[in-house]
Amino acid sequence: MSARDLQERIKKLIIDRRLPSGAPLPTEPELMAHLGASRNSVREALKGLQAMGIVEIRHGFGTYVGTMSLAPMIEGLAFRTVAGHYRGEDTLLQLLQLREAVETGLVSRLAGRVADADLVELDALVDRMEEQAAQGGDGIAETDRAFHATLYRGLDNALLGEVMEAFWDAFHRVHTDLGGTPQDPLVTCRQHREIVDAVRSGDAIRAEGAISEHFGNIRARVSTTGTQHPHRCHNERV
Amino acid sequence: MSARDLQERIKKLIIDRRLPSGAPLPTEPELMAHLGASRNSVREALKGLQAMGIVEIRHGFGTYVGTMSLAPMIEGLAFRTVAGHYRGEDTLLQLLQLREAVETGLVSRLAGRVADADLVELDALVDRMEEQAAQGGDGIAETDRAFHATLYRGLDNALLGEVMEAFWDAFHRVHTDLGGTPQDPLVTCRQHREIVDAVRSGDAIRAEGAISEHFGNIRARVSTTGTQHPHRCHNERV
DNA sequence: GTGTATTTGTTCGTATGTATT
DNA sequence: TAATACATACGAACAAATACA
Repeated sequence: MSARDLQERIKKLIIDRRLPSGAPLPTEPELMAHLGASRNSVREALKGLQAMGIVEIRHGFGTYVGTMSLAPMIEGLAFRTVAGHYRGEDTLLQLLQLREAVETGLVSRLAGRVADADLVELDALVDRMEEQAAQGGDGIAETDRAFHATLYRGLDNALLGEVMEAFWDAFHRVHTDLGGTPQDPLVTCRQHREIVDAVRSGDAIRAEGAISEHFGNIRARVSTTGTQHPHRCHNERV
Repeated sequence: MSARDLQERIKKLIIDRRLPSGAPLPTEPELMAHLGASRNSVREALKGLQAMGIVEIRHGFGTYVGTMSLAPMIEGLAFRTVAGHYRGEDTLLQLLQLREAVETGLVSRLAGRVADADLVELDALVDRMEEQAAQGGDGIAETDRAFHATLYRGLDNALLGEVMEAFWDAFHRVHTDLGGTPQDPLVTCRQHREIVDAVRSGDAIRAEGAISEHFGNIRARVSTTGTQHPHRCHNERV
């Protein structure tokens, strides 16, 4: 029995039994019996499914249905970007342009349609960002991530939100691992404030412009990154 | 040595040696020596990397750096959508809305900026689509895929194009595997023709409307899918 | 805290299938 | 056809982590 077929049969098992995220999978001996394969083959199949986020393996505890998060997609995107970067391709810039193209389109649909509760949360996030900027910019990245996540929550599509977060994560990880120059915190704060105000005003054109300016700022930093060499592996942990 | 560390070290090996896609990786015995791990551990690590598209394993031939395509992302998205569907979630609709939100934003940026060569190719694709519609609709899906791919080629971002194709593939596979009702070929042709004309005219609003109407048509078919049961596994081969 | 059972992690040895020469 | 190199698969054993009595 080939490992590829085993993966398909395990996926089919999850579908057929309607197993939700976190539900326990049969143990390795049980899977061996059910699939008629050796333990090594079963384990290799599970390793592949684990890499795709379909199953989660806990040492000494058991195997469970994974959270189906987009973490593997981030992993793949990040590696693809780093590998291409070192081969002289502008992959990091492409990744940024992907985010910009998608976010400018989304924010115009979002203008004037964000719930009041989300708007005050966005205000609070920019406030916090300003505090962090005043104190050396520590933790400002996480606030930026929360800002974008909160912004696109208004589109009422969990999948869309996750995809946007995945793009953000992939870009951020590659950018930092490649030793990209951080942005000016004060400029970043001002641009995020403008995004909130633009969305609140309901002016789609203005909102698009705000996003565009924000990304233009980031792009300037990316272009100067050049072909630096990192001192560490491009990532170390999920 | 844990399997997770092994994966990171193999990725680091690819980065450090600047291995391009298709380049041969060290054989399993060489990796065993280089990483100081047993064959089984090396194999499990490679299986995980294979699932992420980072390496490609050819039976009896060798291991190579993968094409870094987004195929694993399609795999993950498709499974996540199918699994959620059977748990009563509207995941297929969410996936469609993701495509709609992103594509409407992109097409407005695209209006009036598509190269003439691409426009004539889009025309030809719709012509072909009409032929196929007249002959029972066979192969019309592949033409639709090519249409969207050609459309977003004008944005001059290979990554963006691949992501859009990945979303299309994931949706199409899930929709067919779930036994979704196919659309009326004639309506589909008319809507694609309108998209081309709208983009050619340079009217961003009209282009957005054309895309929106197209997706509205698909959405109507998705909503009626309900909770059907497939007769086969949700997929069978990459 | 200890001990035991369960489960996954790792290793070795061996045999088989596949592609190149 | 034969030889070689490689990935694939299986089985058995031990190690490590976790849970529970």
